[in-house]
Amino acid sequence: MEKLTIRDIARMAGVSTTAVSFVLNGRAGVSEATRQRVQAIINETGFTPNIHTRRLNLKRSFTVHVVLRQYDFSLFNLFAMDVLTGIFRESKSLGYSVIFTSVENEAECSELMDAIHGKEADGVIFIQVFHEKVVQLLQAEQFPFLCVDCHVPRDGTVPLLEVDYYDAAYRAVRYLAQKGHRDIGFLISDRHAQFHRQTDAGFDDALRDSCVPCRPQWLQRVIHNIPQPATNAMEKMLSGPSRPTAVFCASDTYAANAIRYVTKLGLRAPEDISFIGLDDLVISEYTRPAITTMGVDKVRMGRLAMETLYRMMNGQPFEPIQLMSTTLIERDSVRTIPGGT
Amino acid sequence: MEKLTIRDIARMAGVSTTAVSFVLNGRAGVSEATRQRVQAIINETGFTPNIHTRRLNLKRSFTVHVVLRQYDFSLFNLFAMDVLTGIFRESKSLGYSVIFTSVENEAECSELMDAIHGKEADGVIFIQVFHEKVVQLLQAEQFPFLCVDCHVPRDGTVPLLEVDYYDAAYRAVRYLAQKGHRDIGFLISDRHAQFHRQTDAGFDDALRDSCVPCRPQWLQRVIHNIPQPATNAMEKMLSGPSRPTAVFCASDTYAANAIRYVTKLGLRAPEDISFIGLDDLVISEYTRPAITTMGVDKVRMGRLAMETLYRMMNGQPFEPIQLMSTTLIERDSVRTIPGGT
DNA sequence: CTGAAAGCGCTAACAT
DNA sequence: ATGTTAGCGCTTTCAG
Repeated sequence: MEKLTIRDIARMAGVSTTAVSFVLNGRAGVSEATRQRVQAIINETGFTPNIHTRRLNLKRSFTVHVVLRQYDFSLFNLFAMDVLTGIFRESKSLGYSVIFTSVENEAECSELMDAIHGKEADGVIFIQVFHEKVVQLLQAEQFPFLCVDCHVPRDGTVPLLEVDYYDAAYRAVRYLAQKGHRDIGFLISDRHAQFHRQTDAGFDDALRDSCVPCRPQWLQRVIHNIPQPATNAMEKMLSGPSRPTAVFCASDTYAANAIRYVTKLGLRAPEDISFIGLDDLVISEYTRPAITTMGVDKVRMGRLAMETLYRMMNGQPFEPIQLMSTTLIERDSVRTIPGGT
Repeated sequence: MEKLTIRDIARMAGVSTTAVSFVLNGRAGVSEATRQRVQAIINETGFTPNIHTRRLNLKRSFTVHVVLRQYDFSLFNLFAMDVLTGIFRESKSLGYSVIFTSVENEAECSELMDAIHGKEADGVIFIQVFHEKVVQLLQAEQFPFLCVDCHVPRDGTVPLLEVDYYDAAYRAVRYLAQKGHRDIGFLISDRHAQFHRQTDAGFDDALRDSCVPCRPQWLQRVIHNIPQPATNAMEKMLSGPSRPTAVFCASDTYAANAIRYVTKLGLRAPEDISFIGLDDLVISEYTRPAITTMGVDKVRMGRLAMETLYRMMNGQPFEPIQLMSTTLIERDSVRTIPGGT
């Protein structure tokens, strides 16, 4: 049973290899009788065609690369994990394999490009990674790829799928305002600063529409290259003469760390400061208080990503810009200020 | 630049394809001059050999399958995530690709077997999944595989890498005893019941060595097929006439859920009940109280797994049974009982 | 040291 | 409907 080939099967069934190949691929061109006979032999012998030959011939690998951010501190992939689940499920039903990579440095970039040129995969999905040079190369070669939650410019140049940050920020802040908060802070990533216009705009517009003033000191950029990011930013936010009664965190990670930080300071959440997050990560229901957040269906996001890439890989039409909507998940980190609007 | 083949390179360099192949694979058999010339052309053209051909010829795919438990509720892969990171890093430096799968049902099992027969991978690592039938098939075919944290019997039949549960349980309970606890509960999985002897034994021995009595009602099996597992078990544990002052949780997940549950009940942790966990998951430092736990270096575990599988795949000697040791990570979920030992 | 040529296992024209 | 055969792109004997 070691090394059966299509030729062996053909011989055993008394037909040509073509016939076997057709049966294997469910193609027309063989009589029902032949098909049955061949299929029977295949089943009996447990024959499975060599996958590499198939890929070599078809010049397609039925595999996609998923590029992840190599994670520095563990929290960072809670989001990607769920997206991956979605990608994984969808890829399975689409008959694709998925293999992971990272592109942290030059070496890894060329490794990825080599893998692509070597035809290891037919497409690539970037999750939270945007590597300008790699993307340009891919574009130049017309190689199918999709950026998921990468904060790339929405100019239609790069196909992307991301959270509707504008809307999420807008609604989160409006929610805080509704709860009576008028002193609102904002914790956002320092990365991709130029691309955060969406979130920023949502925040600003919500403030304006709620007639709430904007205090620059309460807008803090979170530095990532340290353990427990957001701690620093929170410290700065609280260093002024007055402090916000609520803060919108562009990620639940920030919210979790911020909550931990202010708690350590002796402040109570949400009594002294309320927090609303974004993403709805696994940790969010385990913190105390549990984090109220704008949740995203990350698994669906993954499925959608894979489905979109599939379309690209198969020359079907696809939406170059797709936004995931969010849902408010009320937990315990936002208090209502009596007498509020 | 689309479809350069080794033949093109050979022509351009004025040599045979053999020479190019040798250069590509760094094999002896070409003069330094030729090597240089060929290499130059390769670099100029950016030629990358087709990966499938190589795999077809060598009859090896330089790929490994990683089988994960399809996760029902999100918490369950916090452990696997870190292990994956390790596998991923090690595989990269070993020149292997890794592709993911699951074997939840019959269909998926045969998909995996087909992939293996089709030579998609040279080995497989199971993480927290033990599928008897699949394992038997693999064994019958002498196909390299390794079980990571699968709770398989340690009879040497199946190569495994897991946490040293006996030691972890033993030390956790001893620690509780040292802290003055004499009423100790135990939360353990209901899955793989027959394989939990290690943990059970560690628990029992520690109890005995600490001269602490064992109360059956405080030993609860955690059911998994519900959201927030451990809640149920905790409820049962507290339903008796007296309750433990501390409980050892066979997973931080249980600890997190148990803490949340008792907190909701109005009990305080660790004042009323202390908890010590196992694994040191991401959530563990975000719960309140943060969970004191027996930590495992999961990333290293992943690297070790990949390295071991590599040895198996390449006919090198390997340890069939490997245990990861744990480290006590003291956080805030265990209190000291005054007057204790 | 180098090149011709025979595969690796399968797909798909092209005949029959 | 079925069989023949020429590749797919590379590795690897085996002569030269």
